[in-house]
Amino acid sequence: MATIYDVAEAAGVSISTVSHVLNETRFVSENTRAKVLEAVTRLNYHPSSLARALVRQETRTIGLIVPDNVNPFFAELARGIENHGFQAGYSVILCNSDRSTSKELAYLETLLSKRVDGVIYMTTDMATDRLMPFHEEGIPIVTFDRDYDNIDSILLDNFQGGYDATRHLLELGHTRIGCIAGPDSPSRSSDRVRGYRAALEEAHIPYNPDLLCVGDWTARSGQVAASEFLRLPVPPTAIFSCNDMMAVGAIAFLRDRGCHVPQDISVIGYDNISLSAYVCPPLTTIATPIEQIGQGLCQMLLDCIGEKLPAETQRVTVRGALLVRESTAQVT
Amino acid sequence: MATIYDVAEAAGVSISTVSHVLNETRFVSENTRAKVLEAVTRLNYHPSSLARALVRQETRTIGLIVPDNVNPFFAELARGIENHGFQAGYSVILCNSDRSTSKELAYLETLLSKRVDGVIYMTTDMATDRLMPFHEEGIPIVTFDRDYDNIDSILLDNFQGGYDATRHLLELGHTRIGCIAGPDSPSRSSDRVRGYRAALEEAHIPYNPDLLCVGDWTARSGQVAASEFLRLPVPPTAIFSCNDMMAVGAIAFLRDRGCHVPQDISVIGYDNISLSAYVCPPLTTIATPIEQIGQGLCQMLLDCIGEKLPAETQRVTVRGALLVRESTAQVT
DNA sequence: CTGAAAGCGCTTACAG
DNA sequence: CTGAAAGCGCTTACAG
Repeated sequence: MATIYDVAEAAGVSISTVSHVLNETRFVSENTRAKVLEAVTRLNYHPSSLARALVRQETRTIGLIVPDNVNPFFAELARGIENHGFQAGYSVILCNSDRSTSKELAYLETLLSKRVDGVIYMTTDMATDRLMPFHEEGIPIVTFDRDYDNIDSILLDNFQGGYDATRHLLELGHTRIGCIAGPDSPSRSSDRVRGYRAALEEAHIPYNPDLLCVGDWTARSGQVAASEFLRLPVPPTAIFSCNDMMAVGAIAFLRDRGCHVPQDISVIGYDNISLSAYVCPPLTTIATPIEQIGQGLCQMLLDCIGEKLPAETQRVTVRGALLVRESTAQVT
Repeated sequence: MATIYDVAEAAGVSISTVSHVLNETRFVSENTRAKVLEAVTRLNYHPSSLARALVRQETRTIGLIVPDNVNPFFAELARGIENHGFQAGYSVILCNSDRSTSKELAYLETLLSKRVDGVIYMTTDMATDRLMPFHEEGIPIVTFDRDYDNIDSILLDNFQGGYDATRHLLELGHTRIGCIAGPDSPSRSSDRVRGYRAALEEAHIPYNPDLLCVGDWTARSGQVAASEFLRLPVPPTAIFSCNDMMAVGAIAFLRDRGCHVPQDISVIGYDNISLSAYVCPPLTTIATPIEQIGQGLCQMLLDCIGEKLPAETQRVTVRGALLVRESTAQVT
């Protein structure tokens, strides 16, 4: 592969000059400019980002850690990030953690060695001190839906979302409302559940633990939860699922048991992954602007990268909006 | 950020020694070894992959170019690749092309500059000469479902798949079978359509152009296609969709029009994205081992990277298998 | 058993 | 208007 030396030699100039014409970083006479450019194309020269990164101390690469890019929610988030990064001239390294702490650590280590300019981290609730090495090295981190000291983040108003979803069901006359929670992690899921319970309480409906199932965000776990609900002496007439995928799984199971949604049982999801408009029936859900959030996370990170100073910690909260489609209906 | 010099100084040894203990590349006395290791942890030293890459001439990074990682098919493929790469110590840079030639070129350029060790390329039918720069620079490329000279690839037996899908419908007694094709690109879609036509012909059913709609692989376009079918004087009794997402879209539209699947109309997809088991009704499809293919692509690439020699061009063909679920039924 | 030095391929003051 | 040289942070022959 041609180097800057090859180009310089071919053009009969110094490597400084080659560098300067390529980066347009100082004036070069039209004549030598032309010679350099000619040599560049003739030799098919592609400057090494590695060498440049070494001296410039920036790689124009960011790391993205998600639990699983197959999960449509994270897929859409990743898309928003990649999009925005591309426009700004950054590449993104995709890291799936499967919510495994050891994989996270391994990837964090790799990203540190690769000298990424920043990382977008979203996943388990790793102890903050795992993230600190980055902070100390001056590598910006932003997180999503997790609140750490000193780390910028975009947060969701999960309590409000859970509350709104449940209110919607209550207003349709449901009083026996099941809830499919996410795995027992502090923020996301449990705040949604808290919102659910708050709405119930407000409506003077006592909380019934039998109506709470814990899933793991996958469609599969939504199926399991639905099966448990149906096994109850008196099944719920409506279900609030803490994400869309579990709702999809629940609906699939119900249908399989001859239970019609929403006629026999209403189901509301959370997220509004793009798919949710295409399932049968189209899913009522709490709409979250996923791709825009991805974009926002990326921009937030680029801002941190720009001003090396550890400025004020930023926190943006996004509130979801109830989106009524066809999976919920008046209680019969 | 601490460098190897800092560590060497702190441990009172030379940088060679530090390098050797870290890479275990030559014997170092237990005593100095300990001193080095101590300094490493004390200084929180993380060797720069950049510097290493510069001398070793390998980055342990690969590029992945897909049209859109939100499309579940590519999401699953990417997952398989990332997984396998991780195990082998490689990171992957995620590049979405949106099937735009200019984005592809921009990313190809970036990957070349970042000196990735190889790229997995899947997307439009860019002229082969676009890929050639890589080949010439000795950077291995593997492709998926596209056949280029001198480039390793995993291919799908699309003709057979289209044929099998259509045979399935024929065997259920359908004779009026619609087909939703992908965008007009040589390989994937049109071979599936060819298989469809071959099965029809074999059954002595004349090909009817009205029964062929062209989509763009998205659920949205599946909806549009279904609407066109329903607008026909005599709509089809079965639909073969060239991928699952369009089938999902078609089913959503049909349901919206009060048309039941499979009672009123059968629908068969292609791919077996993991979602297809959870839609209503669960989708009959041509099952493709997507994640394994991703893994295979990654391994193929790593093989190329290993032996720098441009060995025999490899081509592996994967045949899909009919997977009958509930979206297809006997004609009524 | 360990160190000094060249080199990977760039950018960027410093000079003229 | 352009070049010589230092330096980014490593690995790896070459020596002893």
